[in-house]
Amino acid sequence: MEGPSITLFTEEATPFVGKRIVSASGSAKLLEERTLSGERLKALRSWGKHLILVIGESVIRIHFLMFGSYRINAPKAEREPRLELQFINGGVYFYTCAVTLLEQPLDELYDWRVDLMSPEWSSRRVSSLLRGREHELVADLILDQDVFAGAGNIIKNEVLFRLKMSPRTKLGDLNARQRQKLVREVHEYSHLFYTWKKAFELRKHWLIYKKKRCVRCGGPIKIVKVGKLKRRTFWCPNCQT
DNA sequence: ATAAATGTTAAGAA
DNA sequence: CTTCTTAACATTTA
Repeated sequence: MEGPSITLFTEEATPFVGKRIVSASGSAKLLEERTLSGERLKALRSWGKHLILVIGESVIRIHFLMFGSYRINAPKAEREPRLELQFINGGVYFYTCAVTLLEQPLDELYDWRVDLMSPEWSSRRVSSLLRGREHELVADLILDQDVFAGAGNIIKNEVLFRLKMSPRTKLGDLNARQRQKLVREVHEYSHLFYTWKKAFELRKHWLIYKKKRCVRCGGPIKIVKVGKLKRRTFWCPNCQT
């Protein structure tokens, strides 16, 4: 699950912020050491692909990894959530996710300037983090959560295509202007992802991800696995050079 | 129906 | 000590 989806959750779940937890259950180990029921959900935040729940004096991080999912007021049939929180006005359900207790203050843990969905996101900060990484593939850098927090493989694929950039492009192949453009495009696309996902029309807007033929030239799309991360990369050799 | 994937971490190997 | 590889996690989609 990519960053924009986490932001959407925090927005959809705002009716529960400030509310007391009536009951907490699920298979998360954390429930054995922390009693959440009776505590108040003080804040809901996100950083990249991390969902952050501030509950009483505890700060809990939820990561959905590849297969995780959430529901609000409508649990999945016959499936025990990893974590379920009931409030007086409804409930949230988290499935197949990693639930972790955070011990450090959020501001020490997270640099909000790299979170693509944060109002504090800073292109200058991101650009400065890219300095010295010219030998690395753009495809790997986009997935680096310390640089582009919240970008996942879909965003990576779509950004590379929109910039007409080959998956084998190294950061060092770009001039200053192109580099700037890259940083801005990852940010821009993350927000488009958010808007489209909210409207349930994300897939409709995919230009290359999971496509068999190029929307631009009609040619066949290749799938390559490049860089150190070796994630699936859809590539039109004709349009992305 | 089988495989592969919107992802990360930790352990073990080199 | 650092870097790379592999497995584990576990569900949905094609």
